[in-house]
Parts: sequence; structure tokens; C-alpha cells
Amino acid sequence: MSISKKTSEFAIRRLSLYLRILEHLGRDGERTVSSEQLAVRSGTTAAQVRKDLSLFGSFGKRGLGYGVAELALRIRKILGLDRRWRVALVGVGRIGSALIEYGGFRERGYDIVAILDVDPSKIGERWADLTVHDICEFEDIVRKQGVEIVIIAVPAEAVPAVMDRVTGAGVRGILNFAPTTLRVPESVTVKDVNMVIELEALSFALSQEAGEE
Amino acid sequence: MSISKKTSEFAIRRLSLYLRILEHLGRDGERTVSSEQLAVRSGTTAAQVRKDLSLFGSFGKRGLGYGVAELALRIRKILGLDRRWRVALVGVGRIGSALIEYGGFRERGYDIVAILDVDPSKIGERWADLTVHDICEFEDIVRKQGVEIVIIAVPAEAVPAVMDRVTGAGVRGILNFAPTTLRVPESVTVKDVNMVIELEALSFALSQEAGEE
DNA sequence: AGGTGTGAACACTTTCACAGCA
DNA sequence: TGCTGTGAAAGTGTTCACACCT
Repeated sequence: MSISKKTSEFAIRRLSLYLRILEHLGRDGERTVSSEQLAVRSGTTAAQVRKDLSLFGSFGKRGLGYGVAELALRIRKILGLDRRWRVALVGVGRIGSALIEYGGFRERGYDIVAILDVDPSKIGERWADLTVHDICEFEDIVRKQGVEIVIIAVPAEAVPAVMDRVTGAGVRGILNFAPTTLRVPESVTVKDVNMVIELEALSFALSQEAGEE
Repeated sequence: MSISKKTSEFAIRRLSLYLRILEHLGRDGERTVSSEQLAVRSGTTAAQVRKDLSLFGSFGKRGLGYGVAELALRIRKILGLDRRWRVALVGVGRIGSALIEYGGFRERGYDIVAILDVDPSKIGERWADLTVHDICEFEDIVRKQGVEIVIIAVPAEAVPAVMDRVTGAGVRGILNFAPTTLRVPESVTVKDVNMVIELEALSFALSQEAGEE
């Protein structure tokens, strides 16, 4: 069954959150959970939780709530986590190398299968169980390794060149850590992780409070 | 002049983006910029740019556009970037240490003035020009150093304990890298940086496309 | 009783379209 | 003429309130 309703980006992000809560509840041995409980733990409302879930079907039992294990399974399936994803990482700088060593990706179904950089001095370095490859080999690696998602962790200046290669090689998913908005073809999906924006939104909020009273 | 209109979170995030574009344009020697140019570079629409800016005043000249330097200055002021912020970082693990060495914070007005951890084996370590302090000293450090923002980069299990200390010490701004939703008092502002959510939103989008055709 | 699923009301955001100034 | 600033319209997302099932 494909999803016909317009599914909002917001709902999806919340599903990801619910999933983590469900996994936690599962480890604690909980069998069922109500929309209210999920709401409290995710910082939203019970109605919101039910609306989000109802976008994809009726998973709950009236009067009882949702089965923890079953709902987790359903959400995993919705988010495309019922399979593993092959990921390449471009840019083995501070952020890139921290990501490689992070380990949390594998745990959630994302396998970093290749790491690349432009800097000749970095090529050949070993990180975890991977060797840094020259960005020139990118297209080759994507094809041979079946890479579906690319993590971009290069400085802003290097982004345009990397983007050309990535879209050129037919990769359709990008997780971008560079502080730049990427212009990409319609067919490519980009998600940004931008801590500077978050920090600036934070200092805006703090400044407002200060001036308010 | 304090802002009376309800200012949306979305608008603020875009301002942060516009600012980075303006700085770039400034380095390239551009003197003026139109809402259309800003829109293209930020991946939004000209009307959106004008609406966002008009929330805070009339900064443009009809028929001409906006002065690059002047607009950058105005946005910096709006975002509270016309001053420096004192930041403490809790958790010197993989993500925490990458953030310390990142350097981009200082450049944008955020000074990491203290780093802390619970792990006794890490206490006393030096990172950049800072020494890792015992989390027990947190309240003391916040007071003496005038810490206003705390970056949380500890594992999920450690979050509740850290949160108690942070809110208890009167800190009002938190940048959270831990994969948990923090429950905090009304008076505290939290911004999350959560790459797992972004990755999962990405794999959802890719799965959809696959099933669509 | 207890808790889900959902249309309808409401709130917020974005886009449109154009008046108005340089 | 060129481009801003802004009400009004359209579009999205959230909350309410209640029918309905167990």
C-alpha cells in the first residue's frame, strides 16, 4: 500500500522520535503504550500522536493503546528501516571523522561503506575499518558498492564540486553537514544538519527574553 | 524596539541563512542584493524573503534592493549576534570533542569557555586551550564564567542528570546533541541537533520514491 | 470506563498580487 | 521601470471534540 495522502515532513520527524521512545519502552519491558504516554515523552499532544499514526493506518486498539513491539515494527517499515542502507561519506575532517567513529549509524541500519576526501594527505588513511579514497574514485565506488546515500562533511567552498559528482553519479539522497544550502535536481532529496542555525535561533530566543521584561 | 508580532521560528532560521549568504556576497564585493537573489541562493521565494525581513522593519530601498552590509548588520542584531555568548560544553566524547576542535563557533560569536564530563578518566585532559572539568564543578563554573548557553553532547542515558544540573544552575539556553527530547521548564529554550532524525526522514523519502512508480 | 480514529475548527505559514516609492 | 512592503487568499499543520470500539 502506497501512501496517497500528503504526508508532512513534520509527521515523519515525529515518527522517528516515537520510534526511539518505543525502543526505550521495549527495553523496559512495556507491552502497550497510549497516545498520551507517547505524547508526554515526545513533547507533543495525544491528538498529534494519533493523527500522525493514522496517516499510515490504524495500529492501535481502542481502550488499550498501541502494542509497543508492533508499533515499532510498523514505524520502522514506514521509515524504510526494514532494510539496510549503503552510505558513503565525503570529507574526513573534524566532523567527518567524528561521524565515522560515531557508530550509531550502523546500529540504526546505515552502513558507511566508503569514505572519501580531496586532500591527498588524507587519502590512504584508515578510519575504523575503512580507507580514505580519492574523490576521483567516487563514481566508481558508488557503482561498485551500491551507494544510495551520501553524507557531505566538507567545508562550504568544496560543496559545489562535490555536489556535481554526487548528483552526476545518480545518488538520490544526501545528508548535508556543510553550512550551505544545496541546489539540487528535483530527483535528489537533501536533509541538512546545521548546528549554526540552531545556535543562532537559540541566541535570538535568549535575546528576545532579555529585551521583553 | 522590541518585536511585538508573533515571530515564527521558521522565519528566524531563514534569517540565519540569509545572513550567511550576505556575508558571502560581501566578501565577493557585492553592494546590494534583491529579494529575488537572496531567494534563489537560499532556496525560497522572493516574497518569502521580503515577508521575513519586513517582520523586523523596512530595510530595503524600492527599485534598488537591500544594502548587503547594512542588512547583514541588521540581521546580526536581530539574532543577538551583536555581542558574544559564553558557552559551556558537557560531554567530551566523539561529538563533544569534534565540536571543541571545530572552531566555527568562535568565529560566529560563541566562545566555549568551559568543558566538562562525568568520566573521571577524561577529567584533566586538555582540548584546544581548555581543560576538562568534573561535572560536579558545573554550578561553580557557570557562575564564575557567566555561562549562558550549554551544549549537551552526552549519551542519552546521561541526559536527565545533566539536565537537572543545567536548569538548576539557571542556564536558559541549551543546544542538545543527545538523541532525546528534553523536558525542561518553560523558561529554558532548547534547540536540538539530531542527525538520526534527518537520516530517517531521508530514508523515508527514498523509500517512497521507490514504491511510487 | 478507557483510549483510538477522525472530521471540523482553528492557527500558523506561504504565496499572490499589487500599491507605492526611488 | 524596478523592486520593496504588505494586505488578502491559499495552503499546511495542529487542536478539539466526539463517535466508536473493546
